Amino acid sequence: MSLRHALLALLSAQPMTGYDVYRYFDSSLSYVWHAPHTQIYPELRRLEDSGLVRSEEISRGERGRKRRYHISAAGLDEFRRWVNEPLPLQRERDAHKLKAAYFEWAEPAAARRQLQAHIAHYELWAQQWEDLVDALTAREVPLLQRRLEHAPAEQHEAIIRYKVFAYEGMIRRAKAEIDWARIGLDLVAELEGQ
Amino acid sequence: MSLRHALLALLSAQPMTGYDVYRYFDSSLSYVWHAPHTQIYPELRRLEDSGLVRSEEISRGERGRKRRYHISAAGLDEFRRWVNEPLPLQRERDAHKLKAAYFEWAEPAAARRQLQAHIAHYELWAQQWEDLVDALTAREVPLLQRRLEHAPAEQHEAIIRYKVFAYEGMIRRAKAEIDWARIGLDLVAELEGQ
DNA sequence: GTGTTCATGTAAACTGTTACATGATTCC
DNA sequence: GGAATCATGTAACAGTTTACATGAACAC
Repeated sequence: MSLRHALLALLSAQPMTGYDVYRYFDSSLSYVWHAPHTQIYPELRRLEDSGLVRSEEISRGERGRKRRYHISAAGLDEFRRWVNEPLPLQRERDAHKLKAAYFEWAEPAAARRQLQAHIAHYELWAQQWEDLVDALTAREVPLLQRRLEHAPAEQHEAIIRYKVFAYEGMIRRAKAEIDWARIGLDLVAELEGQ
Repeated sequence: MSLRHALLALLSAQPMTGYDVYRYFDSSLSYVWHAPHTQIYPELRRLEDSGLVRSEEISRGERGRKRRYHISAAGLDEFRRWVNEPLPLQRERDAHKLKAAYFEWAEPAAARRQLQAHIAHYELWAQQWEDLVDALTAREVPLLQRRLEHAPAEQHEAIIRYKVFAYEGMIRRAKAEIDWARIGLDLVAELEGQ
């Protein structure tokens, strides 16, 4: 049930269309959550059916139409409730670790390629999250600016620092994955040499 | 499609019933994958339909019946193929980080409780994975022993070290989560004091 | 006029969770 | 005899991915 709360989180900053949400999820400035448009549009409709958002149809150009969603008071209550409530901690399910546990079945070259792809993937994301942390700290993120505009000044620091904190968690995880995969490359080389 | 490969991985060590698989997934000695029995039994049937495993019905006691699955040559080929093939790297979707990004909406006590639960959760798992690494290194894990029995001696080191490597990845991630949550506790205290 | 972006959907397939259900065996 | 464990299933539901689809607006 996190998609609906990710949507409420975005809509708590400013009204948006489904396409806007999709762009935010998809942007290189990214996020800790994402979803394809095929999941976003129906979920926004369901949020409206539940009264957590309301929408207005607006026109673009001659015949173009789009639907903009606003969070409602009930939506704000629900979001606050969710933030306060503990999330169940799930057991890990990690296909990459599962596979690495059986690398003795792989060609060394195949294992190496997979570990290199792992490193490249997390280096890219670590960089993007670091850029986002910098942009948040400098208050250069448009959505953050909208959010600060309708929050009292004494809350601004908390708003920024919790977002930075969240992305620093992502960066730490990315670095742990990179360190792990580098050790894996050394291990493949060592075992190949035998 | 990792569940079927997790099942093939287990069955490559020794024949098992669905219940055995469920116990392995569920044991405190744990795993990097898990599934409820309601997912395991149908998947084993599907693996049999695909020819990747074969099964025999065996009796237990007077009227009791159970079905034991053996991996087939086609199953070994499929597993080897999967280990060699790169896994698509997925974008992260982290509900805990999502929520932490909005902790300014939470009561400090609620945020603190959630971070403490996060730490307790990963400390527990880090301990279990560390115990498993020790047990693997000492060759005290029964399933590993079965695996080593029908592998040539020169492969034993690789078999053990790749498994240790996989669990060390889980331990690194757990430690990154613990460090992150501790920083969060400091941040909550700092912002609360303002 | 053509390609890119904006904008929104349905439907099927797949994966995972939760609820409901049954019965045998084993240990005390 | 009763509780815990062994053993296996169905069904409904929730969440996610992928395929298929459509059309307007805008920039070149």
